[in-house]
Amino acid sequence: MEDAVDTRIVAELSRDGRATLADLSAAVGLSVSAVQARLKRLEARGVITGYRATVDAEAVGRPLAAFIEITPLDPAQPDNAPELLEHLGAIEACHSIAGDAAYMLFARVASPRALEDLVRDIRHAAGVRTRTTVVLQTFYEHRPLVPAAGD
Amino acid sequence: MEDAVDTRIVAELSRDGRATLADLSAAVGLSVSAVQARLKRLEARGVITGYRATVDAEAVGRPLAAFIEITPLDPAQPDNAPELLEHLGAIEACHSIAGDAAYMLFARVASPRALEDLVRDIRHAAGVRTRTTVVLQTFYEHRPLVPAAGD
DNA sequence: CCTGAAAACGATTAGAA
DNA sequence: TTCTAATCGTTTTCAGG
Repeated sequence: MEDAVDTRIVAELSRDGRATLADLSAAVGLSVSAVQARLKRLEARGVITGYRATVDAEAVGRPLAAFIEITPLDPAQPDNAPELLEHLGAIEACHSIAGDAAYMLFARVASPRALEDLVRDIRHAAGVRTRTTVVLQTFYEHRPLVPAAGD
Repeated sequence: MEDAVDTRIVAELSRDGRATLADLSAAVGLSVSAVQARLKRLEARGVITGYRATVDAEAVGRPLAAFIEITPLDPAQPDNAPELLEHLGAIEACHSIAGDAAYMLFARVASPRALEDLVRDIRHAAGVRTRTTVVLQTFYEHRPLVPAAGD
């Protein structure tokens, strides 16, 4: 990110991923083609890596979220849990972490029963023990990395 | 979500939030205006809640991520930690959770030093103790809630 | 709820500063 | 890197099944 204009463009697109070049042009005070050139550079440099619709988890039948920490049962085995778990679509995120456990997963499922099944699948697929923390309520998530102008 | 066509539209837009109506039309085999009508309904019903550019955290100077569990020091005090912490831009997500701690936060910062400062800010702002788990590596995150067609 | 076509709007490209 | 202006593609709207 080169300057404040780029920052502004990224902030706008973080808020509204379908903002038009005309919208961005108005927001930053440059011509449409100048904005377009900057946007292409931001994408080419990997600052902006893509665009996503955000989907309501309840509306698509996955109202229950949980953090699942996992620890290999046998520390001698090859540890490729992320690969071994990739096919489980309920898992939204997988990070390796410092501390007690080896990985932190974040998952969304349809029901407590589906969570039970998922945890069992994880244990079998990756040869790990698990520690599950159920999410009761989500206050906010996916807040923009780059704050909007009036912040 | 009414049927398989809506599901397909949501899946496409989860993958590519800037897909045009023509793209979606080709993917689902309906006319552009039929797709547009369905998309408007999906947005109106709150199935699709918005669109976001995805931004590379390292490219914008926030390479270090951490989970921070927080617990109120005084269980008698009013517990509005999410509000009290909302102004801290480094915090990307805030969930209330079952289990030992009251909330799970996810944050992104520039450096270990910035993480130390953040944790101190959290303690002061919300009157809580914290338990921080540093992320060593992120294998995947924000995986689509609705799987693409060829899955 | 769908299609198809016309009009309005946005994106892209070329040429010049 | 920026701008303007012409061209091309996309979205919107509407008449009709």
